[in-house]
Amino acid sequence: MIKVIIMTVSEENYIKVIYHLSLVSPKGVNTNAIAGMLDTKASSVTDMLKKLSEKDLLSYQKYQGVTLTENGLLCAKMIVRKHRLWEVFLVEKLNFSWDEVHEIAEELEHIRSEKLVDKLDEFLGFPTLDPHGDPIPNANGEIKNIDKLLLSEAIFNQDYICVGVKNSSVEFLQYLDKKNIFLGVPIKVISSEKFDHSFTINLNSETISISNKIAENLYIKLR
Amino acid sequence: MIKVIIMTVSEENYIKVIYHLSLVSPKGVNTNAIAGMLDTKASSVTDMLKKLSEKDLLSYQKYQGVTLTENGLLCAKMIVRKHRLWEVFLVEKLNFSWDEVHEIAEELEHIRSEKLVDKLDEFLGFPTLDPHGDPIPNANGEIKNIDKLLLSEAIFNQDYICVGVKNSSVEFLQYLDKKNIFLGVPIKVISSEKFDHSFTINLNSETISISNKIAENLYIKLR
DNA sequence: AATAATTTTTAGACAAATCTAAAAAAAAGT
DNA sequence: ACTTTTTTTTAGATTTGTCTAAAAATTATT
Repeated sequence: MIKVIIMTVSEENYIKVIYHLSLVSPKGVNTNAIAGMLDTKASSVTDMLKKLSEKDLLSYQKYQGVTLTENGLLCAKMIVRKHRLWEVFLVEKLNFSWDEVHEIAEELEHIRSEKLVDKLDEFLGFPTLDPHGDPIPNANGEIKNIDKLLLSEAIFNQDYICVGVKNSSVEFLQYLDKKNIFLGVPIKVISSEKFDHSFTINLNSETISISNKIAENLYIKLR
Repeated sequence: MIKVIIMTVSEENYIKVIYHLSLVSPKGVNTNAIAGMLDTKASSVTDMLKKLSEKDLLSYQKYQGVTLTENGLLCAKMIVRKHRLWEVFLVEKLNFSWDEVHEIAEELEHIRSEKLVDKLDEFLGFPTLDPHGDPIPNANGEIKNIDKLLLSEAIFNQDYICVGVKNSSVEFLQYLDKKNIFLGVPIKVISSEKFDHSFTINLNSETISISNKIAENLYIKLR
């Protein structure tokens, strides 16, 4: 029996971070990794893991790392759903830029009303992607994943379009704005540099050079 | 020098409640009154008053009751502004009914971003009244008060319209829905009963009887 | 004005979420 | 296999916001 459990803001933040980390390391998430993401100490994490384990949101065995239970996974997805729907609202309705919305959505994601989320979803026209190209779980927690790849993995001279960012930091998003890179922009990778693994790409009509770090944080798909 | 101070959710709730109580008792708000509104104990209130006094949000002298400082008043108005703007959003954009929005706005009012509030304000068309007829402070904290009176104070056979509710409880609002009483509805008071101080009123075309308690919680104005 | 009732404050305790410092376990290096 | 290093946990302290119970101040009543 799955049920959505009442959580504190702090508990929700732990569950959310564990969810994101578990997408990268599905075998189990480390205490230190969680501490790093939440900017807290490993000892605090251990305490919280015990509590969340009690609530059957994750399975925890000393020294083993944690995985979310079915309950925990659903809770995590509902938080992510709220976060991303609010981001869409902020960009589409309030005209925020894509680099401003993450921080505000970090607060809005903790508003409790389920009815609010579903009405917001409807108001926004049931969007499936947030302003950074990340998928929005539906009311049942189902996520429609699009097949995308990193720009660093692209085949030369193929026609792609930009569909997302791996990193949503203000700095990265503002860099992209400056270079006229946005979701939906056509991209063709021309060549890469042996020395520093930087790339020369064709953007719309202009040709620019981007570092390897940029290329490893931009998602594209064939068009 | 006025400045908006960083507050916890709990501190904001105290400031907000003190603000509302101070509108009724401007000479000073009692500890017990605050405790009653926040559903907490007088001793907890005393502790918090000391803290808020330290932060220069209110002036507090033992046993004397409290009043908000200029800082505190501005903070209170900003919280009320957020609360009422979100209520407008919920009713106008998400189609919530007026009895559902208070509880959700109690959470939304604590979202910190000033830019968010101002953009929301703009998105809503700079409304001056919330769904219950209460005035919305503008970005400077200024409040445009309309002159209204309680239905219980009405002159018989004058033409009024309903402009607000004094009590925004779910029960009262749902009662009003049931009786087809809403903001903007024309009202004429026909008579009142000596025995129980109930009123016979003309609503649009129908004639109904309402209790004294209802009459003392409905605001009207001449039309 | 003295006493009673009420209100408010103080003192000490508690739960949640965090911290530091030290101990224990696991992983890595030789 | 045995150190060394890293990771994780435990133990105990701290902060925030709350509580109960008792003391102090104020207000109301006779």
